[in-house]
Amino acid sequence: MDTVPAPSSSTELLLRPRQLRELVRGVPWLGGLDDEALEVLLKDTGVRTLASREWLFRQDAPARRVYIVINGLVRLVRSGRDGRLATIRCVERGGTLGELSMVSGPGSYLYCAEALRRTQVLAIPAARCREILDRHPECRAEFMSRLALELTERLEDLALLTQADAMSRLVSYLLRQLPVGHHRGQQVVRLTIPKRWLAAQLAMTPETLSRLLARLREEGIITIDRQRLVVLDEHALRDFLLDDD
Amino acid sequence: MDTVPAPSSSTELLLRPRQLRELVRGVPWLGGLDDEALEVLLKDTGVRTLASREWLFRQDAPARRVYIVINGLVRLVRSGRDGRLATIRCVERGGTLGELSMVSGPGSYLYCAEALRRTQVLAIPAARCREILDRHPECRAEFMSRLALELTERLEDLALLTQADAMSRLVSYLLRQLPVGHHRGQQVVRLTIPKRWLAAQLAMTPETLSRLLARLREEGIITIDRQRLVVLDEHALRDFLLDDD
DNA sequence: CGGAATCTTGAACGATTTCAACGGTAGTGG
DNA sequence: CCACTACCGTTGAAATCGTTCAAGATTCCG
Repeated sequence: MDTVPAPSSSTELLLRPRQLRELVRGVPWLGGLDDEALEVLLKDTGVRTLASREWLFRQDAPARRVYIVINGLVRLVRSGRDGRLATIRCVERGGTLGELSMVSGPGSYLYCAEALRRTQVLAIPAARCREILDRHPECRAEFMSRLALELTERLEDLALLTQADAMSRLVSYLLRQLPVGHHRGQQVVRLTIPKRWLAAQLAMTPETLSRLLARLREEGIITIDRQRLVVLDEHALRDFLLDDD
Repeated sequence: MDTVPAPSSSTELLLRPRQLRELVRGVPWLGGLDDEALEVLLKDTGVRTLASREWLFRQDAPARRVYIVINGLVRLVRSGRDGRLATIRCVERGGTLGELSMVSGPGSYLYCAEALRRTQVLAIPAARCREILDRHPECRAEFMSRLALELTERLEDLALLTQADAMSRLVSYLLRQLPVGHHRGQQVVRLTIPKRWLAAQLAMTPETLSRLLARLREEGIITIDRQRLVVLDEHALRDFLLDDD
């Protein structure tokens, strides 16, 4: 199923064993493996290449693999019981997909994964991951931290989406993207995902997002160039949040 | 700190050892304990009584205890980094509070817990819970399921809140409350939480919620009596959902 | 049972969506 | 390498939806 792809000039470079090892090492809950275990793990992996808008896996499907993004961009989408869709977040190089299925009872994916552009992922059999979590307590601990982080981020999202007005949601999002140790000067936010999907994530239309960003720009609070957004005045930005209890 | 309360006519009944045992047994990830372990656990527990609007614990505080609700009602609130609040859910008798801290790195609460009326909770030292999870694999497995469920529900909430219009959010909520095996006839939904807080959870004002429910009632799709809401026509309800991609 | 809080309903305002059209960008294929 | 095309992002104007403010009815808790 996941075979080693034909060596093309553009992909070959990214698929060298050494780079794959680095990639896996970069995953916190896999980084603690000794060299031997890592080699064993890598033997069972394969690379899968996705076209833009292709689905990697579907929500509720049996989770047979866990993925690490090699390059490209994947968005995670939750479809509600009634068929409504919600963009949860996007994953870039080094991020993992489907690892939450390790904890879900029957081992099914908790969301859909869709490539937003040409994307390559490293596929690891889920059974291998389970073995690792069983046998390596330090990996398990890291994985639990990962779970807590995920849960915390989703709770943050909820706090964000509960905001009544669109500007508050946008500002909350921007403030969340800022580095923790907030320096006085300019702070850069990389808009990793297309604005269209960011708008969906913030529960507004692309038009509204565009207008709100324009307004912040006109007031001299931010500047935007492509995917590079610079916050010039964090304090002024914070003033756009409304109060309630 | 958590001492056995003075026996008053209203509380005494609820605090009999036998009933406490039943309560703990009802928690899935504690129910698997043998009698002996359960008795040991109960020895370390205490009951805490909260007045209405009193805080049981605050988000990010070190989690020293896990709680089981004996009676009353507690709402879980997440406060965003910017100070905004979001009602996550409410917990009734038999539900647990703060158990998610078992998985968060430093062991801090992931949200605030506030009593919505006079409420009593059983307090269990977090260290005891950790021991149980370490020593009893079957409890650990149940706890993992609990985690997955929590995560899934939060994702459902996100899918719900991403909906643009208020009616869709309300309908999604109602559909989610319906029993899974959907019978043709009438289906009852118990509105456990005050409408005011339900409105907050659905990211709308109480006035809007009231109007939307009135509209559904006028159209003969639901009936409401106190906390008892009956869905007369599930299909018609579903038609209120808007479509998007 | 009494008081406080919640729930309901009305009207006006404000915010966001919708529809439509345009400029720009990126990716494709010649 | 450049032109072409399709999609994304932006901007404008009108309509709709939801909020706000205010007052009354009801319910719930102690």
